[in-house]
Amino acid sequence: MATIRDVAKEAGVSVATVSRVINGSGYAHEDTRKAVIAAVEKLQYKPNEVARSLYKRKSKLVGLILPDITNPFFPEMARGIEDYLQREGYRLIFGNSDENRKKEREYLDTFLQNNVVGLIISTNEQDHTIFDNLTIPAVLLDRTAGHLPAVYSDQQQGGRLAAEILLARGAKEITIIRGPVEIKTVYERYLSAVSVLEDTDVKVHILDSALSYQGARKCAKEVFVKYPDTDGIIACNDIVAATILQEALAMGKRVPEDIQVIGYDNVSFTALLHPALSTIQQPAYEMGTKAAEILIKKINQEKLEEIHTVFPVSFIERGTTREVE
Amino acid sequence: MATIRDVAKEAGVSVATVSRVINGSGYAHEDTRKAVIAAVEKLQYKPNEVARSLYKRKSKLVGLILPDITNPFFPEMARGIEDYLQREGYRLIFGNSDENRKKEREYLDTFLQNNVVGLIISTNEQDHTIFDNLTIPAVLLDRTAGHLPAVYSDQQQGGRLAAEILLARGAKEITIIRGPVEIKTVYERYLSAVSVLEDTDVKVHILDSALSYQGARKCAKEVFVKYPDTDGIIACNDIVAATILQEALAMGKRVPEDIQVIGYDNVSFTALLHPALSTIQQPAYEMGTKAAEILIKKINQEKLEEIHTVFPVSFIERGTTREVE
DNA sequence: GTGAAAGCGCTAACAG
DNA sequence: CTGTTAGCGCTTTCAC
Repeated sequence: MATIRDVAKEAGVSVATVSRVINGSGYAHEDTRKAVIAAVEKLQYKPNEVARSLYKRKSKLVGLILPDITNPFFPEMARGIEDYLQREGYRLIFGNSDENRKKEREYLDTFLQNNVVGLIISTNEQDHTIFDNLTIPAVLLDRTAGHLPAVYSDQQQGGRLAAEILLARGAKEITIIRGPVEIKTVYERYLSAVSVLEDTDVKVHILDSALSYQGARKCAKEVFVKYPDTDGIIACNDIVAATILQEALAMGKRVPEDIQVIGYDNVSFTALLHPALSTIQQPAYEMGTKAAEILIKKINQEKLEEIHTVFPVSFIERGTTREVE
Repeated sequence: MATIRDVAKEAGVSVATVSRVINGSGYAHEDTRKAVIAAVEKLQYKPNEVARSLYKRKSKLVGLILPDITNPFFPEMARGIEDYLQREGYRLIFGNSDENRKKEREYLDTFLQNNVVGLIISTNEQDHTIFDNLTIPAVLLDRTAGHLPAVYSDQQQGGRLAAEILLARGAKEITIIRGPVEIKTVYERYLSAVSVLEDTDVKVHILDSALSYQGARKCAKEVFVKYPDTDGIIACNDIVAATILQEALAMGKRVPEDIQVIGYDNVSFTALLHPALSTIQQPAYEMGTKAAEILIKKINQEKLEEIHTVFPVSFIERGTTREVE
């Protein structure tokens, strides 16, 4: 790898001059500039980012911590982030936390050791003690937080929407699948759905489930033995919804005639189900993009209008609800 | 952030000594060692990886380039890689290439500028000119390549398996969905399936499709207008398979009675379909893990037994094929 | 056993 | 307009 010295020698100038023309800082005579450019070309010189980072105490790296890239909701977000950052010349250094505080801490530490300039993280860490001493900008993604910038979608609206739609579509005995209560966003939509339903005369059941494929299976098995007559499901995410849908179909129930189900997220495979899953869409990609945008702004010391950016959510009606006209 | 100087001062020793005890290199009196450890603890000292990287000309970063993390096949692999690397103390710096040479090049360059010690990449770049001048170890993932270490699964076996199974299950008019021919792995399984079928008297159709959700839709619409009597589908991946399955169901075809379909990959949502998708499984997570393991070995200058690691593939029978006993 | 000092590749004063 | 130099935080000879 050619260094700046090589370029300087090749161009017959000093390293300072090379640095100047490369960074467009300070003056440089047109001729020297050209000579430098030529040398850079010739030697295929690429500045060593590590050296830069060491001196400037800031890199072109941003850290991303997600619970689990294997959960189909996150890749979409990650892609949004990556696309935006890539355009801005930043690179992503990435880790899966499994919602585990220790791993989060570990990643955060090593990211910091690598001079990341910013952090995007999806976490439930409630006492944000981790972030309080943080010297770099951070933005929370898909999670609510206190004083930190955050981007998430309107959980209340989502929960309400799901409940109202099932109501409007004539469900009489609704089962709400509640996700892990530690995940604030998931809990909020649950609360919101409940609050809509409790003022009505429909029967309401609550069942818990994890967000994973495995957890969903367990829940799906359980729901129909516990509530065989339930005719409406509000699931905490699409995986759970899809699993319940499958189970219902396997039992010979007609969907949406006998039972309606609404998912959450609008993960891409939901459109591939048969019947395709009706669900509450979170604009995951845009959320990722926005988080990246906000982070860059903070890195550039630009003022933020709002600390929290909340995206509206929308109902995607497909085949698991009884469309009304 | 505390630096090594701060620690040295706190412990009343020189930076050299601190460095020695931290790295376990060279001697250190038990007492000084303890003093240093105490100072490290007290100051919460974490070595600056950037400075280390600059001096040693190698970091704890490995680059990962994948076509698109949004494609459900890749997160599984990525997770395998990340889990392994994380345990070994390495961090991942990541980019989506969209199979685009220019982006690959760009990522590779910036990764190199950041002193990555290794590279894992899923690419079709045929003339591996990019890699020839590479000074760091690299391993190809899910892609065949020449002289470079690579891990992938047995495409020939996969294609053959799919064809044989449809044959054994009595399909008479099989449509093979061929993915992009530029993707060597995908093309190979296609070839293999064809070669099994051409020696038989079943009718065979070929149809092209992209690997994406969008491309799959287009193909799924097309297949039944072109070949309304096809009774067996060998798809190039699970997304295409699931989309065709859905389309078939929507047309009132019975699955697997009227038409059987076999996917490829065994992506997680396939188990959620109804009927659940029969498919050829690639051990994505393990492939990721293995790629990481090989990379680490190369980084540590250990000798590799084999350049290419090929994983066997297996048929996961679910509801879209007619099980025989 | 331990410290002084050089140097990894770069940028930013500061002189000239 | 351009060059010299110090120094970012660390590791590693090389003396002592």
